[in-house]
Amino acid sequence: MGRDSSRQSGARTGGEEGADTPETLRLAQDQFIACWGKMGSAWGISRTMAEVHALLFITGEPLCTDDIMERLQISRGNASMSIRALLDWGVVARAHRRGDRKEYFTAEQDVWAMFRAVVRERMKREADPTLASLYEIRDLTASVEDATRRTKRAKQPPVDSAEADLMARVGEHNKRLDDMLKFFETVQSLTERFVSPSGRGLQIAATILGKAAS
Amino acid sequence: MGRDSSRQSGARTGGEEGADTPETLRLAQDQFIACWGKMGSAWGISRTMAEVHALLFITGEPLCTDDIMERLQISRGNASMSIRALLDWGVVARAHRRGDRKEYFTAEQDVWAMFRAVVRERMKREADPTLASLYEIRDLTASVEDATRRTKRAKQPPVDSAEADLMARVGEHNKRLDDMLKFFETVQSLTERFVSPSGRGLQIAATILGKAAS
DNA sequence: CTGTTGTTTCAGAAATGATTGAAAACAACA
DNA sequence: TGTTGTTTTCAATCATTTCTGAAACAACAG
Repeated sequence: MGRDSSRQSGARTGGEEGADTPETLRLAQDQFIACWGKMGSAWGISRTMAEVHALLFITGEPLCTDDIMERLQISRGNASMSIRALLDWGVVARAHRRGDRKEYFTAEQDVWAMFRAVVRERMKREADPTLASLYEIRDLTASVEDATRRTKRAKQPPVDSAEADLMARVGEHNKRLDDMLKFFETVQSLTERFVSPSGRGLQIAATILGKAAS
Repeated sequence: MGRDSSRQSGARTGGEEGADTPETLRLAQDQFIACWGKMGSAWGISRTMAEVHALLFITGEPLCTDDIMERLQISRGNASMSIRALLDWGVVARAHRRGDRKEYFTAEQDVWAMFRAVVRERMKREADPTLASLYEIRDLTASVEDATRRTKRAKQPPVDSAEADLMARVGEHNKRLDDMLKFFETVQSLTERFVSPSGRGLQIAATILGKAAS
């Protein structure tokens, strides 16, 4: 709805449907770009950055900054920033044309490689710092617990019930942190193995798991 | 730095370190909450919602709306919204105390269960709609390609080279979409199996993969 | 029924994040 | 070294999201 599909009458390209092909292709690309942009922003990636990536991916050919600006209707600054970020993420590469000073850009075409790059980058940026913080936080109360243990060994009866309660809380707190830490460690070591820059381990893992689950 | 750790002189609780324990515990909780909030917002979850969850998780005991407002210094409306969202996500549950009309809330304490709930919910909200859109987009150009094939079979020579080029583009476009689609399908079926509401499949999978990788 | 306690909603305020555009920096070349 | 075309940067602006606070609502006790 909202689009009159019987209006077109461009060059018929050998098919027998109503819309002409170049326009349909363009429409499909636009929808893909929109879809990708929406998904990106849901996952904390700027919509434009996702759209630029979508454009490069779906057209599959090298585009220059101006092409991107024009097609996405964004400013030069925005385009430049987004491209730079995509390069940093490793999902887009520079390309050059002979006799042209402009830089062109292409998106990684292997979907699994793309996925690996994204996960790798996000792990590096978010999971690793989080893990580091968790360790620090754990250190804050680790010593308290140690002290308690030492005290307990020395003289059996807890000094008073309020204090015993507090120690119990600290113990539980530490247990929760440890669980969390263990979880992150597991996830991290898994991704390090299977989302590693070189291999295509994840894809293999997916296949194995797909079979194992039946 | 930034915190004078030799200032405290509260009830010594059996340890021999400088800070008193209740304060240290509180500090550790606050840092955990901040850390969790930061990570949440990086992944497209509102910071407050993540913080509320962190608070419930790290204290481990049922808290009411006022407790949360007070501890996190947020408004009643915000607290209410965040709690509601966490309930929807299934990572927080209602609890009641006898003879108390207030509602209390507790966080899922099993980190893996928590993780499953989050992934499940996000899949439902983002991956599923994306997949649906991708199918629609694929349908746009699928018919074009079909038509081309039929034409080709009927009369061998392409009408002109521009048209042949266009058809090649459509073919590549469809290939890219199919790859994408295939990828999403794989991911979806994997998560359906291993992040399913009931089982703790992911954890098992993690163990298997951890071993398989060595 | 009415007062009390607790929860939800929602219009606007505040905060945060994205985008622009123009100037500065840069790179290639003559 | 100057010229030209291209990319990057960044303060100002704009858009979006999040948060607040007060009012509406719901559940219950007396």
